[in-house]
Amino acid sequence: MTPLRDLRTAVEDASAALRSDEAKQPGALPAVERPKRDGFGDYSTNAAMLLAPSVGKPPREIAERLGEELSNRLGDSLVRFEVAGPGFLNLFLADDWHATALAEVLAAGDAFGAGGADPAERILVEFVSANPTGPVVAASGRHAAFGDALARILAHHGHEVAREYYLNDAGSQIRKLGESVRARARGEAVPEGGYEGDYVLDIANALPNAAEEDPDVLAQAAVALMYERIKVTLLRFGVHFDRFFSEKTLYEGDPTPVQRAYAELERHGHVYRSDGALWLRTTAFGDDKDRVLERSNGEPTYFTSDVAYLEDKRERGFQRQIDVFGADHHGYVARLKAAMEALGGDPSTLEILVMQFVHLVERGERAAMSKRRGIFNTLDELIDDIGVDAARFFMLQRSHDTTVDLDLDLAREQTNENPVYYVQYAHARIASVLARAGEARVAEALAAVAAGAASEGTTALEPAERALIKKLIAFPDEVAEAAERRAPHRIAAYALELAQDFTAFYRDCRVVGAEPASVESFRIALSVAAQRTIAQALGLLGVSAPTSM
RNA sequence: GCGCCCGUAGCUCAGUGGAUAGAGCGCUCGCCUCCGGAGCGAGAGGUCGCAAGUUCGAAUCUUGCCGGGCGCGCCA
Repeated sequence: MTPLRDLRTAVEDASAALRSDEAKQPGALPAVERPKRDGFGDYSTNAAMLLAPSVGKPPREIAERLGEELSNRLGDSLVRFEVAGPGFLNLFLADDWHATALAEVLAAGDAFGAGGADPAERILVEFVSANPTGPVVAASGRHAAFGDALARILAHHGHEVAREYYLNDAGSQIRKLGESVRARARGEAVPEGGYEGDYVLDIANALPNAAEEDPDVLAQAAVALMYERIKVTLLRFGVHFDRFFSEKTLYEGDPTPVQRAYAELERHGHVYRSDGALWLRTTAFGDDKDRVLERSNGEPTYFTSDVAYLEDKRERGFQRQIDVFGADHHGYVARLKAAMEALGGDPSTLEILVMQFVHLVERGERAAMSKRRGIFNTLDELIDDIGVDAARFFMLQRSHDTTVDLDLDLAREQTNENPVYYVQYAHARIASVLARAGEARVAEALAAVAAGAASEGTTALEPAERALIKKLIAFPDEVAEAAERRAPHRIAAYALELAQDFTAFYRDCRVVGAEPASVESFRIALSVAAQRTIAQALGLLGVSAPTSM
């Protein structure tokens, strides 16, 4: 339980008590949130307005009674309440309530904000999955940062999460890579639709006999090289995968995973032959046309692999699959969800998050990109340029479904212009303050606050202290929202707000040297809580929290 | 043509039914006897693309337009 959830429960109970008097329908759950203006109290609720239709009285009248009901339940914690506007109930909470809230934050430690998932699920997050036909491009960095942060957030929320990279190491693009390598080894132009980047020549030089070797053999060797390079880049970016799932293995074994998927589809009666090809009737599940599984020449399609991979993940017992796709693949959503249903699965357990593009902008101009033409910025180059922390933070600041212009000039700045440095600076500054107080004094302060001693001081809390505490206790809700809505950018926004609230507190409230000692203790403890929570928020984004900069 | 995503401050973007729509950057003005100035404060800046509808209440939900991105293959 958290202070905020206790408050929310009290509001719900009080609402229910009013409702049972005169009506029974349980309406929408009332919202308990921080109002926009300080004058509207510490928290406010719209419960009375939601209650109005079923109770049949004016919202303001209901709010008045709700306030009285809450007063009884919360006792001294509720200093006063006000009915405002169309029927909002504004709550003004005591300093003691805030002090208790801080103690609870500190008591939670690393588990603060954790474990809210209900029900907890086994979730597989598949992301990046860029073809191993070249280095990881900067744009894939957005997928990497997003998928990894989402996995971290889901795990903190209480889910069991696995990260997977689907490695396209079979198929015609791979063959093209092999042909391109051989061509470069021979000093010839790459074939139509081949890969032209300089890295292809590097591969050719790294492989003996590249000029004479069979393209398919070259392709596998090239993929192996690229695969290693991709792994190194991603690790450097702070992204670890539990598994790189090889597409090739879908065609290996007896029966092969592809054959098992076919069998499952046939068992449900959704495949048929036409024009010499094998089709899946995806139109039965909302797709706009049926899809070919096996071409008339006997070759499988890209879709076939996807379906088999889908089935394989189901067989491995994941209750939910989250796939992070690029915007250029959004056309696959309908057919994959249809395939899930055709396999006998629940399409709602397959979530496909479509990432919009990220453009790198320098001096106001977008950089052009094309992997095949060899025109791109690699993720490694981006990291060299702006650093892992800035790259991740900038890519995570925005919702996945909006295209983003990443301003390199801004990201490069190691100044106040750059939000990630602002947040990290707040963390480092707290470390400095706490170091000044000394380890023993910090331990003493934490003990005092845990025991409730610091809260018994007669000194009223400063507005900045109250604001910072309220920001801190919002963290569990932020994690829950970020997890449930698959929205890491909310954590980025939260981290920035928390850093701002700490900075305001630091400006207004002397920490080390504050008197009496109970106030100093309280502020030291508050600083510790802020530091830990900033570190937690940054940790969920995979951004470091330095103690000095 | 059809489908998906987006249209909010000069720029990049938050805000999935509530009160006077926010942040960062940029711009203007101000602040270094002070625990980290890599900082802080104040200010200017908006027909939330347009138009109807739903309701006590709409940036948010519905529909239709307009503008931008992407996709629509027995390619991957």
